[in-house]
Amino acid sequence: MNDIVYEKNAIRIKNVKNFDLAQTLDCGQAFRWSVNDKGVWSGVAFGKYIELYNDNGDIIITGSSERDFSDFWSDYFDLPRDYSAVIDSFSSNETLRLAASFASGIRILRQEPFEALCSFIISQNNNIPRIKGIISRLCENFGEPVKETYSFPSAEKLASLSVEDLAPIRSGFRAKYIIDAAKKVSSGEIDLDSLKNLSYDEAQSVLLKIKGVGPKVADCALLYGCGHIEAFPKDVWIKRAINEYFGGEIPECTKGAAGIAQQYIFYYIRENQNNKHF
DNA sequence: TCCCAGGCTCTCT
DNA sequence: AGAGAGCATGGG
Repeated sequence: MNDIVYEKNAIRIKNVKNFDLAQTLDCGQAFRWSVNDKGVWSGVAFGKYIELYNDNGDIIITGSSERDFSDFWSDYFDLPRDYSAVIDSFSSNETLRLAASFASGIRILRQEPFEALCSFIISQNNNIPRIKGIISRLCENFGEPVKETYSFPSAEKLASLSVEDLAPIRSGFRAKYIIDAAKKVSSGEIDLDSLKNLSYDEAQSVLLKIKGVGPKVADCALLYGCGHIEAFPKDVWIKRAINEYFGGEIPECTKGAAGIAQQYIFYYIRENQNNKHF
């Protein structure tokens, strides 16, 4: 566990291990964090805005109360987890060991379930720059103002809209899927908050009831929004890597924390796609 | 311009 | 059960 120091106008995470802001906030698991030219990251989750930056090996958070930090930011950044132990457990596979070493500053964010679900509905057959654009327009049009930006819209808000209402976000064929997800969540037909308490298989089968949600999108929602660290989303990049570098099989040593391995591999192959040796 | 993008649904065998 | 077309839109 990290040393947390509550300072006057900031929260200091001392001696942070395995927490690189750029790797964690811009590795493709979340789409709404941004960094300014001074290296200060900013973003909104659970309707609250914070900023983060590095300070001599510590990470400083500003804009969060002590209460909000202990209530959700600590879990949002997965601070209780010992990532070095996870990385050690991956070392029996050489390629995975290299990927984990390269991506060792990534932490799996525990995002709001509905935001994770919608974000990865939008991600299907899409590229990351455009995913970010669509989500940004979704928040600007239908979220609530928070500081200089916007919150992610609630399921209730989106459920009140029609597919035509979503035209400004230019999400294409995915609009009807967003509406269906919002309706099922806001009506209570699907209780996203309960998914963390179900088994992985049970939780996935619940999400598959939503139109436009298949195994990959469901796994992303479970991994990034519901704490199911064993979920292993198989996108085109991962399928390629599994076939080329892992003999078509997910390494056995990833069992139990496969989602972390998945994110390491995803980051590794994308950051090195112009290199030959990996 | 053309190919492709953190896939899924629908249809046809 | 498995294969393949189509899908909206636009980044590179």
